[in-house]
Amino acid sequence: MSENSRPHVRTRRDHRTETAEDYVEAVLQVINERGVCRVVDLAKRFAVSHVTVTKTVSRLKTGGYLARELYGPIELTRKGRRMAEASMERHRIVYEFLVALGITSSTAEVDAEGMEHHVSEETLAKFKEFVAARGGK
Amino acid sequence: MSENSRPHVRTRRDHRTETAEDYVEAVLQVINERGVCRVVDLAKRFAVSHVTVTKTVSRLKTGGYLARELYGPIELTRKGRRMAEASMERHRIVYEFLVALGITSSTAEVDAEGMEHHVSEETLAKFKEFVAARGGK
DNA sequence: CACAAAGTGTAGCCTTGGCTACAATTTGTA
DNA sequence: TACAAATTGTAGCCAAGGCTACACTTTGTG
Ligand SMILES: [Mn+2]
Ligand SMILES: [Mn+2]
Ligand SMILES: [Mn+2]
Ligand SMILES: [Mn+2]
Repeated sequence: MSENSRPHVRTRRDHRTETAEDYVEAVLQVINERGVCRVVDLAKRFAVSHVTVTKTVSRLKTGGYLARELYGPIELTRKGRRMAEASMERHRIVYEFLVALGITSSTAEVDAEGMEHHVSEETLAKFKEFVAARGGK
Repeated sequence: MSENSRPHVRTRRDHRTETAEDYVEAVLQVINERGVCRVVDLAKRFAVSHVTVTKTVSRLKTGGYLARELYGPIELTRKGRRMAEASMERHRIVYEFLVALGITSSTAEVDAEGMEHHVSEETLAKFKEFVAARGGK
């Protein structure tokens, strides 16, 4: 409760987990799309240099989310996969909510990428409800 | 268009303007509430140290958003006031949208603080529409 | 006025997440 | 098998935004 319920404090906390969430999610998607996930794949997806990806992957390896050996592909640990699945689900709900609201799919894609990290459980539940109710429109 | 329409690129751009938006908004509110805005007021509001506030205020002064002399109160420039008013308006709409959706006001406050920076013009317009339509419920 | 309390400044440290430049490795191909 | 291309690593730089510790100013109070 306490410190977590102060707006800016919660927002800063959201931002601290954002990179991990986006990375594990991307790794899972790339693996599903191409079999393995390499540094370049993430660099393209995030539009950052391969150096940034390498460094971030190292941090996430230390954090126990990713596994990787030198020059090898990027893999998800159990912990990472759990987070990836939860993130994808949440991301999907936010996206579908925006679409159900009448937002263009391309705008919904972009907005959802940032919004997803700031949606509480309570709000996510309402989003899901809304999609179920007026799903097609 | 182009680079701005790539999800992660847009999200990173949102984050670069986030601090400025939150600060000018807070300065305007504190001035309206207590007449003047001091470093301590912002430190309490954001729940960070006074040092962090001082440094950030300096940056925003350099950026032309805030005005301030040594040991003096924090003031808004024209540019800062413009941004503050736009940010407050957008923040308000996001908050009211969540409430109209059925979210608890305390949750809406917290979620809105992060979400506001990632809402496009298109989405903001839909939010406004939604509030107008089913405002009271 | 004098002193205490509150507010502010400054130095210096840290992590995250960006980058370029260049070196090394791996992979594809003639 | 050689060589070229692609990929990855490493060094070193930067800005934003956090912090503590300590010094200095300003403000309030007896
Ligand atoms: Mn995201
Ligand atoms: Mn954000
Ligand atoms: Mn705000
Ligand atoms: Mn905010």
